[in-house]
Amino acid sequence: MEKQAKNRDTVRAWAQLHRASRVQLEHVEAALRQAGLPPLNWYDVLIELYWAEDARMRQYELSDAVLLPKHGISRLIDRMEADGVVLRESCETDRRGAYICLTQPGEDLLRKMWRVYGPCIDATFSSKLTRAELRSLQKILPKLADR
Amino acid sequence: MEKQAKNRDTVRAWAQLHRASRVQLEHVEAALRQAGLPPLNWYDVLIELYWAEDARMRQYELSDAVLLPKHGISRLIDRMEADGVVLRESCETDRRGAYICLTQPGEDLLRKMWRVYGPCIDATFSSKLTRAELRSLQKILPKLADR
DNA sequence: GGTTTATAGTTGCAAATGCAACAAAAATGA
DNA sequence: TCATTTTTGTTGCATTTGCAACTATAAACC
Repeated sequence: MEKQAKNRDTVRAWAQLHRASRVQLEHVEAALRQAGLPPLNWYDVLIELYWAEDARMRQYELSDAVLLPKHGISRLIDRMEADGVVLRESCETDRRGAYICLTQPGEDLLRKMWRVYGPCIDATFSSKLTRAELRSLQKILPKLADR
Repeated sequence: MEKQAKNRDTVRAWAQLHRASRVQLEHVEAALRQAGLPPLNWYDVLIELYWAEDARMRQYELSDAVLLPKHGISRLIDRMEADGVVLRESCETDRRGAYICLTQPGEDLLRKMWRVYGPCIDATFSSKLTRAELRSLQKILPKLADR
């Protein structure tokens, strides 16, 4: 099992990548929960919609953007719609699906979450890295991020 | 929301960290599933036991090593024990808990999983990075990995 | 046009995860 | 010694996730 010296470093870096990600996410999720706010994937959806043309997207677009399988998105949107932060609006040009639209309460929630999320990134992430390290990550990580 | 130019880079790196991790893990999980093997966290437990003194550990040690809450470990071990790859062996010096021991079938499974897992790391991870980038990650990521 | 194939989304069911409450043993400390 | 607090682990319940099967519409192909 990963005994060859050649691979040692590789595997170590691999493991640290996932450990770093998990540790960081745990912090944020804990902070959100403690603030009585929904989990991070709500934020992911809200910010995508906020950035989108007309503040609306199809589910397959969201699915791609937030890396969630279609059935995962379907149910996430169910919950978010029930909470009033998004809205399903029928799509004229493709009657299989609908547009998911950001509502005003949704935008409010987005801001409220960011007020917890943002500082959390500072505290557990940026404050631990130098400017150069940050740039370095920015150069390297995208290579690992395409599916 | 994350509009200040100062933070732009930071947030981008943050997002890429998690995207990279997710994308990479998806590949491995898919490969394992396709090979009819259990999920990655089984491997994490097995390899920890394999490395451990006497090939056994307490649950709280595992919990710490694989970043799973204690109740998560408890049930994961339930499943793994039912499958025969680990064993709960009573602990004389502390009768609250038990030692979790690696069995021979467990070691076999470990090897079988590594034959899928290892090549997967090469294909989706190391092959996309230069030696220098790998070293760079190894220097930076640990800073983000302590709880 | 009409048939086939691909795409978008939903749903049922099983499995996994999170949270909180709990039990039991160990450590602490008066 | 005996009461209190901490640590270790389990369990019940609700929520979430994953997988597979399904519906409905759109696109592609003759």
